[in-house]
Amino acid sequence: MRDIITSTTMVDAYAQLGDLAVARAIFDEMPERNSVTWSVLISAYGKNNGRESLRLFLRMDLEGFRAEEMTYVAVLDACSSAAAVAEGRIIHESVLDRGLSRDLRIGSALVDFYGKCGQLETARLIFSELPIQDVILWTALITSYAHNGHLPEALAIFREMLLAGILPDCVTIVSVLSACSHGGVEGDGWIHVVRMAWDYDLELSLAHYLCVMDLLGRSGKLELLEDLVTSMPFEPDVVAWTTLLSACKEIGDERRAARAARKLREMDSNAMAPYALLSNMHAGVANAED
DNA sequence: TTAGGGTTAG
Repeated sequence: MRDIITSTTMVDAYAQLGDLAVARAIFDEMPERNSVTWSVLISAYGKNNGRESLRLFLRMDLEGFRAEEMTYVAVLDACSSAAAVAEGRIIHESVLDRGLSRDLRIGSALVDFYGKCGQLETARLIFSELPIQDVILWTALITSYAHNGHLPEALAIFREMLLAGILPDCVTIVSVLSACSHGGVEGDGWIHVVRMAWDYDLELSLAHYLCVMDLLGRSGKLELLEDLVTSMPFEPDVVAWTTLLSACKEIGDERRAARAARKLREMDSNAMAPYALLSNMHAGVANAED
């Protein structure tokens, strides 16, 4: 018989692999569970099935297990992704009742929750009432404003963070670059953000490159964009080629668009998106010539 | 800090 820690680890491992059915089967067969086991399963459902995550949270409570800090984090994430505003508020009350409102991890999850629900003032209030504000908490607040289309405010909070002496991490940079590309910055201001990542020796991920590609595409710098797609230290994925193809469509660069479309077809011969984009583009060019 | 997800998106 496997012990509780081994089984819990297996539930988590399968959940991380994306095999929720196996994770659930192991969980269901466990002769006994504890708070961590419940927390792991609640986490597992959080992003893609917030409702099930919430049901499990209630069941855990009914079976007499006490939620821990990480359980609150997991279930608040479920509330964010399921847009379960009323449930999230009740969980917030429970956090207050339990005297856990000064916990930085729960605080970040609450800022994220209220931010995703569009309640920015509440998010801001929770942020400022926490005993300390670290880079993760700042990033959660920046993301909240960006998520609701308040891009200048998101960038202002980023500057506020830097003034407070908090260094950005790689997640902050993705969040800020994404805010820039959604219209927060005119011109090439985003280049300073990339330089900052470089200066602070942050490891750039594919997500960073995708943000920069988006920004280059929006400013019509197709040559730089194509260079970046083909020379970056990551294998370009469907998103990367689609970014290039969409940017070419905007400008009407048919040759470059054809190269991107060919790559997309190589990656997925059933994909219809490249055909649709290309044919729209030909139609657009033809209309312009009329 | 004994097994666990505080912040990145279309």
